[in-house]
Amino acid sequence: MLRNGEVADLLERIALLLEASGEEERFKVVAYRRAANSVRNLERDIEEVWKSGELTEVQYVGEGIAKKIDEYLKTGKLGYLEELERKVPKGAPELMKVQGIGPKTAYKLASRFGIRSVAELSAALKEGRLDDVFGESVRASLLKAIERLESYEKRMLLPEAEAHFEAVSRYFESNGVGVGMAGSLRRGKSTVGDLDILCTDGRATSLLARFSQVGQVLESGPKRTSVRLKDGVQVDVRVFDAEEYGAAMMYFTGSKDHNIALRNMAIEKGWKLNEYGLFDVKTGERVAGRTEQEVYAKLGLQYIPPELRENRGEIEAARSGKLPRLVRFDEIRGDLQVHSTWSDGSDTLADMAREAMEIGYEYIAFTDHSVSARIANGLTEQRFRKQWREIDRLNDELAPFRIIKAVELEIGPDGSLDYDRKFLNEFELVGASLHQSFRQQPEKLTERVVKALSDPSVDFLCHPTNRLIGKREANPIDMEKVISAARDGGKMLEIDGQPNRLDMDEYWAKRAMEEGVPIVVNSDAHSAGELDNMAYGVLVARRAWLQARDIVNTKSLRALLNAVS
DNA sequence: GCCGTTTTCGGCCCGACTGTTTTCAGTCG
Repeated sequence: MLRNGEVADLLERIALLLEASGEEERFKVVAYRRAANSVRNLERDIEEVWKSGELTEVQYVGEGIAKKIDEYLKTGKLGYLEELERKVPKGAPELMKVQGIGPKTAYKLASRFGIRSVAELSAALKEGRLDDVFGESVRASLLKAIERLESYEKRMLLPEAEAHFEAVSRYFESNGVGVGMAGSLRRGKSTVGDLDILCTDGRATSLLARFSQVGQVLESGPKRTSVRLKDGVQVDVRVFDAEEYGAAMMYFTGSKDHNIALRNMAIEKGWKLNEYGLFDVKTGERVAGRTEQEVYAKLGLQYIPPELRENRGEIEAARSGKLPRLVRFDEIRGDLQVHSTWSDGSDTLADMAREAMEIGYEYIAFTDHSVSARIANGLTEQRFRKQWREIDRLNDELAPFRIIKAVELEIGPDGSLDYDRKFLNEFELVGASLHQSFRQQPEKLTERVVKALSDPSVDFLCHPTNRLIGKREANPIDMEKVISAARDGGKMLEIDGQPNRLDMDEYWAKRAMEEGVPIVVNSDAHSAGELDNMAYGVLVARRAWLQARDIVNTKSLRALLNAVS
């Protein structure tokens, strides 16, 4: 699957350039975007599809696009793209990153005024060179948009997005207005761009504009208000009637691709679906709209949980009644990667265990770091034995709650592991981790991980790709190979619930599940409060279509210990 | 450029908001 994303990016780039080319190519742009999406979400490896001559069988890939993919995969180049790069005024695609500048304006600025970058646009605006093009208010809002681009280009992690939603929603509630959350936060995406809030109370739009945390009101009408909070987060609130609310929720929860697919389904049935409801085209009569359940049911679909709404097969599954019963947080019976003061955690074994009991878990595994993780205060064999005595005492005290003796074991630069075999076998659970020497060649990295997974004492691989969202890309390891190695060796792969890791991501978690690899979802907590990170891990699992049966730590203690012994 | 129970042409999701618009184009989501 490695090159699906690459081909999708290629098609996406063509779409962007066509858009900025100044020609009326609107639907061609749409066609390339759809094809890009389709390739990105393809279950099969695009190279395999290509080799078997079946490119045009991919949805939205016809003769024209198939030829271009063929040329690219054969030669590594694409003449059409190069030609576009030459033809399109330099800078036009970049200018479109500025909110308020679309293809038309970008083309005009680049071709007529020779503006080639956002920086040049900023200068031109400040020097008054564009006073004839834009009115004063547009110039001001463009300058603000540019400023934002420079400082707030990043998306929020889930806890930050949740905190913002809670603050806004508390403000509304204190004014007697109840609101609902939509958008990618409701879908549980790992990063969130802005907040979409829905409401049935007409006061909401003007209320939001008066919220003390608002830095700038972007637009405000009776049905919709958009603001930028002081720290840069955009919040949109929209008002609907109660009978429209379900359709509006669906519309603004998205994803866009999911919605478009639903709309097309509606059209086939002689209906029209928009944010106000599902309507009969002939009579104009409302068929559904008050609740999401009602709309999905009318379309002949099972209710689709927000986490699945990405147009990645959920609609077909819902049509045939085959949606997975997604794992729920309350099905998780324990946490199998947490740290204590014995290594780099900030809370004691006892405090962590009591918090876990409070959550309702039946067990917890302390995976303090192994000895070569020196900056994380990794434990020697001697210190582990001391820790185990404390664990034994706590297990007596807290029974039937059970603390599992575990370790987060360093994978050395050559794939070697800490400790001798005899000692490793004494752990009840071993998670192996890569924390160093990331700069190795991809083959070498993969080999290290595969070697560790072939060790009989290792039970699972922690945060398999080592990404740090917004900071560090995923390691270039061959995840297909890692998944095969896990499957063949009977090992588990982890979804680490730390909000800046969420690793593996939903894509690889789904692949692993499809290959029959058991998944473990953990908080990777370094304090009692961080045990709550489990919820983020569960969101990833849900977005990966996982059910309780796919996840090891939904098992009872006995079944779990059997599975890892 | 893609697609087809509307099938080789003529569609392609569609509504809210803004600006300097006097009837609609551009942008966004």
